[in-house]
Formats: sequence, C-alpha cells, structure tokens
Amino acid sequence: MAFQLYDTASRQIQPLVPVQPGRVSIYHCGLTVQGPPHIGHIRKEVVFDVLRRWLERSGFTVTIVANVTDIDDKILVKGVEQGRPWFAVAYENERALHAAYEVLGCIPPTYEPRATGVVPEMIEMMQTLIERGHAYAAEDGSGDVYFDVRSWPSYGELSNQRIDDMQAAEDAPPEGKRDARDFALWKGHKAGDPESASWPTPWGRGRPGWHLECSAMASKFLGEEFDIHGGGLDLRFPHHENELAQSRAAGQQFARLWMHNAMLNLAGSKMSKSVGNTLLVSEVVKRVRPIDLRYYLAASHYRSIVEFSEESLAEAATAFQRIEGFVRRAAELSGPGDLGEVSAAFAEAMDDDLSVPAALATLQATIGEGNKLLGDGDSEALRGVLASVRSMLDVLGLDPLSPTWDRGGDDAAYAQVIDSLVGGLLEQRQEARATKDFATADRVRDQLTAAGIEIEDTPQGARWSVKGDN
RNA sequence: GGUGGGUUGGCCGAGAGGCGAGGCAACGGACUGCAAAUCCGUUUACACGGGUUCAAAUCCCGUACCCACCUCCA
Repeated sequence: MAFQLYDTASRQIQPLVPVQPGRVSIYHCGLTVQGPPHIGHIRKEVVFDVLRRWLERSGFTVTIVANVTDIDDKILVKGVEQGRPWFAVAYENERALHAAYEVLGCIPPTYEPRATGVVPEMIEMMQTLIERGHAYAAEDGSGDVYFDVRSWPSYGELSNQRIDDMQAAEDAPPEGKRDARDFALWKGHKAGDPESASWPTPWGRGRPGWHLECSAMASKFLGEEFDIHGGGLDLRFPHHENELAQSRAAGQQFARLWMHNAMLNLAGSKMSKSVGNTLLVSEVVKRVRPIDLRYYLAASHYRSIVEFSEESLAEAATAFQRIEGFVRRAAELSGPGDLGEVSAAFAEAMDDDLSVPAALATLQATIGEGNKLLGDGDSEALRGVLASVRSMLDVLGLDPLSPTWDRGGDDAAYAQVIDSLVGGLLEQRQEARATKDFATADRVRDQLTAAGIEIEDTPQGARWSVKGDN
C-alpha cells in the first residue's frame, strides 16, 4: 500500500501523490510565540515528527517547514506587561519551543522562518491580491489591508462552510471592512504601538495580520504547490481557510493535502492558554521521563482527542517500559546491533493514515516473540528481532538506545560508579544464595529495593535497573 | 443557528457488515529458594430507541450526551 492520509479539505482518505516524485514537502503551523509550549502544542510536533520519520523511512526526501509567528497582538501586550521589548518575549518563547522539541526528541524542521522575516514577501502578496481584486486597503485610512471574502467564491471550502451561515463575529469592529468576515492581511500602525513593531508599506506603516505570514512562507520555501499542509484542528478555521483563500486568490495551487491533528484536552476542554488549563512541557518533564511522555503523545491516533489524565499518562509509561525493558535486555544479550526492517504489518498500518495504534499492536506481537527468544537465550535469532523492534521504535522516535535520550553530563560516570557498587552487593547476594542463606540474600535485595534499584534474576545472572527506568 | 468529529469491556485504546486489535489492571498456571521480569491461559464491550440485512459495534433514521470550529488558539 502506498502512503495515504485523511485530507481535511475533501474529508476523505487520499493517496499522497507528491508534486515532485520521491520528495515530500510539508508545511505545518508552528507557534505564535506568546508563551512557552504546553503538552498540547508538543503533541502536534510529535505527530508531524512521526509523519516525517515515516516518510523518510519510506524513501522520500522530506522538506518540512514550520513557521514561528513572532508578532501578534498578544506578544505586543505581553511586552508592555513585562516591561521589555515585544521581540524579547517572542524570542524567549521561541527558545522554549526549541527546548521542548529537543527534550522530546523531535527533529527540528528543515526551515523555521519567522513572520517578521518575510515582510517583503507579504507586501508583494498583498499587491498581487489587490491587483486581482481580492483585497483592499481599508477606506478609513487606518492602514489596514483586508481580504475581500465575497470576491472569492470558494471561500469556506476547507471548513465546508458558507459565508452566509457563519456567525458574525461579535467582537469584530466594523472598521473599514466591506464585509464583517473580511480578515486582516495587514494591520495599520496604531498610536501607542511600539515603532519597532511596524514596517513601511505602500499603505502606510503597519504590521502583519495573522494568516498572511504562512502563505508567504509556504510559497517562498516550498513553492506555489506543495504536498501537505498541517496543524492543529483548531486552526482549520479561520487560519487555514484564510491561508488557502489568499494563496489561491493570488494564483497559487497551494497544498495538495490538509492534515489536522486533534486536540489534547484537560478537564474536558482543549488545553489552551486562554482557558488556563495548560501543562507546560518544561514542567511535565520534571516528573515524567521525556521518552514516556513522547510515547503517551505518540501512541494514540493523531485524529483522536486525547483526554489528558495522570492515570493514562502513568499507564502509558508502564506500557512503554515493557517495550523498553525488552530492548535493553535483548541488547545486553546480543548487543545493540543496527536498525533493521520494520514488519510488513507495521508498514501497512503506518501507510494507512499513520495508524500508530495498529502499528503498536504489531510491535507488541514482535516483542512477545522476542521475549520468548530471550527466555531461550537464542541470541542469534534475537538479534534480528531486536533490529526490527528498534527500527519500528525509531519511526516513532522512541528507540530507547538512541543517543537522543542520553542525559549527558555526569550520568555516564555515575552509572559506572553505581554499577560497581551494586555489582559488589549482587555478588554477596549470589554467595548467600549459593549457600541457601536466603535471609541474607533477601536482605541485600531489600536494601537495593529501598534505594530504588530493582533486581531481576536472569539465566545470565542478576541484572539491576533504577526503578521506572529499566 | 451553521460545520466537523465522537460515545467500545474495571481503565486506556484500535476496528468499520460475518472471524473478539493491542496494552494496563485482575485472576489462574509455568519459571523462581521466594520475588521480579517473561511466557501460557481466563474474565468483562460496542450510548439509547427503531430499521435494513441470512448476518450490524460497523449501514440507515431518530434521541441523548460530549468535544472542536464559526472570536486569539497546536
């Protein structure tokens, strides 16, 4: 089966037919950097990271562009609140986003342009839209530039809405709009806004509206037609609808497929800064291992809502640790080896709209086989199974042996010291067991357990691990 | 009011006309000095009411509830 994906625009599963054979171009909406990322934001990064890894594994050369929208109303407000330049706020949060990518093992995008870096391209695009009769400078002299939705008959095609059915935005001031649904391509400079947040245009000084930056970046970095446009489902309207309208109205083909990931809910509603029910990535990884968090985010289907709970997160960690336990024990017996081939069932599941849950079911079956070989001590056959398991995990960004998860610093040195100390105790325990002095043997084990170290007896002798860490 | 998605066993989570995905938990067995880990086995399902069909969790109609979007949002 060739790779196919649920396309939001046609509301159907569609085959991926790349513009250029062998290459896949993907644009997905990054963040408006008004705050540090929460785990809902990073769910989206994990989803697109898995997509990228799978396409690359399938032999495609993938170019992936994600924007950083580094100017908007809220960033300006925060700058004022915090008594520092708006760009300091944006930059700090951009760095927090990068830290979150890294801690969860997401490969950075190929290019990650900033909205403020494509202002000339946005101006050109507005000129094109005005020439073609799809945009206009506000008649009130505000310097705003609007897209004229009534001039574009297919407006609403992405979210399957008709303009006349749309609820008129309550908070939309009439301003200089011809229609209440017209959206701002560009916002004229207002008294009180910092000078640094404005750029010269043929219509006066001003700053980008939301939406236009993505159209400008997508065509600049991927061309006028590209393969997949993605983002969170909450961006489908108005953001993606507006991007599609302005790019098509400017004469571009734009995205072939639209891929939207479902939300991560907390306490019944979408995790969102405005609701205040957020869990920051930087906080969660203090109490949950990043690889366990990644498994939690990656394990459910990308189009299913994930209802966050501590219980389901803990359960995901347990499930992953079973997988990881196999990998570590197998690697101890037969060596880590190299990545192998994924199973045919795994490939079929991933090709079918990125069906990670089905892919994980086949992975579990492979691990079951591997555990039997481990019990038999068949290190030769085990090597092949381990290579396959690691390769499947690698597609999900979850190979426990990947250097991604090495926690640098002094860890390696400490591990040697601990191994030597624990090794001595295990020898004592083994001597006691040999003379059937089980009271002493158990006392040693209890002592280690109390220190957070788990002991497993295997045919190759005792192995130890830090609790919850395999 | 409009648009899209959902409701599956104690829990998480797939599937989309016939064959009980998978995981976690529980219980039984094997292994073990005892454990742990692992393996084998067992148990509990498709929101509700109609309909179509030889056959429905799956298709159709209706009802209830939930989520998202229509306003800043991954």
